[in-house]
Amino acid sequence: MKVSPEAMEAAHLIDRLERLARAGEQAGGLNPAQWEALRYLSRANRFSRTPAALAEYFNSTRGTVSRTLASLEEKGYVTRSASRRDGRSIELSLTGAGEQAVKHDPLIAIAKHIDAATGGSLVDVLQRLRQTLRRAIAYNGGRAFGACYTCRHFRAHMRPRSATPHHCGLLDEPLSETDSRAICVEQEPATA
Amino acid sequence: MKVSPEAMEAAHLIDRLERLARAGEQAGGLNPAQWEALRYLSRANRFSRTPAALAEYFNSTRGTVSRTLASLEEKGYVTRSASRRDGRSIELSLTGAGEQAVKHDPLIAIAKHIDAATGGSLVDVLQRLRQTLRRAIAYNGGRAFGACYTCRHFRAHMRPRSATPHHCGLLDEPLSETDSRAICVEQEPATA
DNA sequence: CTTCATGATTGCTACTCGAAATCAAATCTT
DNA sequence: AAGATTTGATTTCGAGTAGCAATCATGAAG
Repeated sequence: MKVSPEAMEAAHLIDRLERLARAGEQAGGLNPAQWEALRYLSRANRFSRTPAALAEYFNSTRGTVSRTLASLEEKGYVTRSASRRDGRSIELSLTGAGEQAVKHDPLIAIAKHIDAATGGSLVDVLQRLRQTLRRAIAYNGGRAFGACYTCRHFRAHMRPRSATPHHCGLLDEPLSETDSRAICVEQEPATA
Repeated sequence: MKVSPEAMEAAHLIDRLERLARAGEQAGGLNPAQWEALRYLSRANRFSRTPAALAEYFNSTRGTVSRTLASLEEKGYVTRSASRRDGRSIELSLTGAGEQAVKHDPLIAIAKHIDAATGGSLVDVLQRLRQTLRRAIAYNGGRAFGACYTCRHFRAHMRPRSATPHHCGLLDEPLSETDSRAICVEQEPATA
């Protein structure tokens, strides 16, 4: 199977872009893995903020993730608390400092460059990147980690007027509006 | 300064894509840094295949690069030889095994996914990625490392019919056709 | 010819990752 | 219900890496 030179160049460019991003990640005393964990935690719903989910998300091992989290906790960005739903499980949350740190995510610098370089019309680029990522993940046997509301277990508007109007059919849990937009380990595309 | 959600998503996608690529890079017993070095060496012209250039290319330190190269040499992918032009300098080359290894670059897998996901029309995506990278590099105070023939020191067709028809005005060195397409540390865009 | 800049390497230290072992809780089997 | 298996999290350990600083050699500049 052959690869087009264009695709190869794109892969190279992505690679280099990422390397630059990493260079910026030294800031704040956090390393790349720690930044990624922080990023993930800020965007994942409460069912997905566990060490195991984290490990699966950026296919690493639980041991490694555990140490990364220990660092983040030590730095005061993350707290761990026992899960009520599963006695073995740990729920992770960002502290105030953690939320604050995410606002200074070095990835934002890259995003700014993207904005500046493209002048707005990004829809098609995004479309392709998403497609590519989806394929790459599928190929590697990973899970998509999509947004909650796109999941086949998502039941919208079960409790109108409530603070948690939606519902997860898999976990049987009420969901707030914010929850429904977060990414979730359990997510399975509605169009199975 | 604000960032568009689209750009932010694109940055995220790139980040995740890269992480997947890294997962594949475990293969062959090479780590990401070593793959990048191999990649660079396979695409750089002979003036640019030095430890210093490498360090600048993926902004690292010379010490680190020196160690990476030691690993690669030990594994039989790279050889070092003294430069004739500068007694302090080392010229790096890929061995046969090195050339072979580059053919199995895990980045190729990503490129395939890009191909599969986009069905060919990549010009505009490429355009934007290039722009973005250029800006990001400039912002970080780095150098472009562009292709030789796009350089303002490039003198085309000085020796017609020769094996090295072109010429570098900066280093005052003859250049083959292949040289002219390689990336170069010294490259400065013609449109200064 | 002395001084300074540049290229490469090597100690050294700190850190990071991944594999395997361990322990606890949940789930499955029968 | 009891035992076996799976799953979640952590710890320990070893290999490898990165970055800093020091060192040494060569080249360039005054």
